[in-house]
Amino acid sequence: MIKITFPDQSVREFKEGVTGLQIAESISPRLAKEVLSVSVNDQVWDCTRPITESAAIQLHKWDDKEGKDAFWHSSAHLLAEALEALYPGVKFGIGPSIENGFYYDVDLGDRVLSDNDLPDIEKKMQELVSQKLTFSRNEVSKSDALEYFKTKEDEYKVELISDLEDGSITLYKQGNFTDLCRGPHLPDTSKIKAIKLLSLAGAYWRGDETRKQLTRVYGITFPKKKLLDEYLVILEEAKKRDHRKIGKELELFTFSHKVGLGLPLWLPKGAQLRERLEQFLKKVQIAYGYLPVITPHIGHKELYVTSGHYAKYGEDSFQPIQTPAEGEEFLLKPMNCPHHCEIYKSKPHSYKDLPIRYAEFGTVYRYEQSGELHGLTRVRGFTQDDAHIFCKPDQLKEEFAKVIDIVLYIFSTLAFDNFITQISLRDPNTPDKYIGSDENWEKAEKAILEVAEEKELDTIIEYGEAAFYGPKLDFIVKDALGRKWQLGTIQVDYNLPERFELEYVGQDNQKHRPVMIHRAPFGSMERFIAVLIEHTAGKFPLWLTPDQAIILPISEKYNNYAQKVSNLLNNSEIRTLVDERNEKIGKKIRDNELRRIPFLLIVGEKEENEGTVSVRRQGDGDKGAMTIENFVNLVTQEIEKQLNQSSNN
RNA sequence: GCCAAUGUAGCUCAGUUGGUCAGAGCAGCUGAUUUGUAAUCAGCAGGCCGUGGGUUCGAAUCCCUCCAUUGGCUCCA
Repeated sequence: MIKITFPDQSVREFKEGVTGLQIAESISPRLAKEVLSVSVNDQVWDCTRPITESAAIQLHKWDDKEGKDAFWHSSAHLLAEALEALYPGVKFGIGPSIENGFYYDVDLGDRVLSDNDLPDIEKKMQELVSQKLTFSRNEVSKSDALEYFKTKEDEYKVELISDLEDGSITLYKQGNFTDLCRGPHLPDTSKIKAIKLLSLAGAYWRGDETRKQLTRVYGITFPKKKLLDEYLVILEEAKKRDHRKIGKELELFTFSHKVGLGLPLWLPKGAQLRERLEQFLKKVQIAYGYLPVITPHIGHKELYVTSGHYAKYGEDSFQPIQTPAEGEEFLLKPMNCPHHCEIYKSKPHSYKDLPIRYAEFGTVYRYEQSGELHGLTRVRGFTQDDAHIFCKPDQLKEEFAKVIDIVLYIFSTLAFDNFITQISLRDPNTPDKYIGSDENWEKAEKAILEVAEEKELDTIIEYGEAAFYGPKLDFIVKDALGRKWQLGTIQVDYNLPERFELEYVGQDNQKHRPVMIHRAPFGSMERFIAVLIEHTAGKFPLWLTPDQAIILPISEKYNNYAQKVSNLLNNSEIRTLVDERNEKIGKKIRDNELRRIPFLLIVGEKEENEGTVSVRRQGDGDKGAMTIENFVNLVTQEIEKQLNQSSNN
């Protein structure tokens, strides 16, 4: 007998060789039906794998990440089997589970897959599922594994196995398909009730641009048909919220081939929105002691040679601008930091001056690869809500904390209440990869970790993800559909102060090197607004939205009254339009609901006589008539609430 | 940059096997209507069917080049 410890610390005895599935059966038939994998001493196993020693276990169902992993990983194998059945001789790369589903990378030789082939593959998968194929696990020697895949002429698997240690290699087999795999897998394919292959893509073997590009088939599967339907609805919803679509509909921004790829043109409504956001952040930053600066859009090539960016990115950037003077070259500014370093250098600094915080909405240009451009989220010209804080090493923690406060304030004001932070630290195994003293690094990393804890941030820590010049903290928000977006970033930098020889005179009358913090709460205006659009589906917070109210006269007879009301509201700083078109009220309501204007004010004979407006809230229907004064109060109170509530947090 | 798909009026889309196939709705303009909570009616105007080449008696439709877009990959100071 062996002792099995459950997550609640209770212990039960089972026969040696018992499986997770059998343990689940002993608890309840329903659990047995739902269990997908099992953690044995924190290693995720197949729930059909015999447990031979006493262990702590945890059973995983669909709702657990480990359960989904096993489910989707098994689905990837199923996809592979279907592909092999349909296209004999296909070679396999890797086929993991991912956040939403799974993929398999395959080499089909000369055969090209297209979207039209996906239904056939799906059908084949269904067919295999209905055979209720069991997944069986086999431990094999390295030589046997190599032998098997060499015979099969699957060079990718052979390469993978070559990198593995003998004794750690397992193969999984279901039906006619055998794959190199660590597992775990489902007991059999019958749990897979709904299959959808989503898309095809090219993917470099082992993510290496210089190697062969394989065909990647993406798919997702579910234990219930209903879950698939729900997932497809979310995909549809995401399409509806696409910022490129809404940006077009609401006339926020556009692109022009003549102007150039990845160079957004902000239309009046979009510009208004963006400027309001900028003003909002500027005000916050002034309160936090930031000093606005302005720097030019170009800089001497030497500036970026000094900063080191030219060596690293010069080739892939917009190429230097020549001047009539011999040998003189300027670069479009790819970042603001070097300029701000030069501002710092414009005069000597005492330790008493620090910290110094230079802020600029700085427009930068980067030559992103054409295949990378995407709406407003990846562009070639964009404006960073940039600032650089120059401080003493012992001020780092406090400055970091203040930046976090700003970001938190912004997020709460804009209703991003679901976010995590990622802290990127050094890879402890390669300390020589990083510039700056160990002492400073330790100080900075400790400061970031402490601040994150004090602010009670939901944090994940990534070792080895730090830039060579310093550790960083990124904010990753989840939008209304649960999609993740990286927005604000705070980075510590020991490199630029070194390269620019930045100094301050300390209390000891000696010269010292300041630490620099780069930070951008929005990241870039373009990206942030894109995410904001997708998060809100274009229904921006009242304080921010370009037009807050529109007056809809019942007929042209009431246009005069509408204008009068509009003037009153505009005087009360409520941004108001009038829909004077000769249309029926139903039409005006429909059109302006679609424009996502928060308040529709209907005025006709009754309202004119009583000096009122009939208020209709976008998406929420008729709210009844009220005086203009009451409406102004309603709006101003809501705006105050939006802006104040967050500052109390 | 790489792989795949797509590219028809300002927008959303029809165009069957190459032969009145240059269409519709919305938006726009003109007129009628003067309207009470999500689309009033009628008329007009709008396109070198992404670009350049080719096949053909004939190409939006078939082939190739290029450009762009979309989904990924690589990249992202």
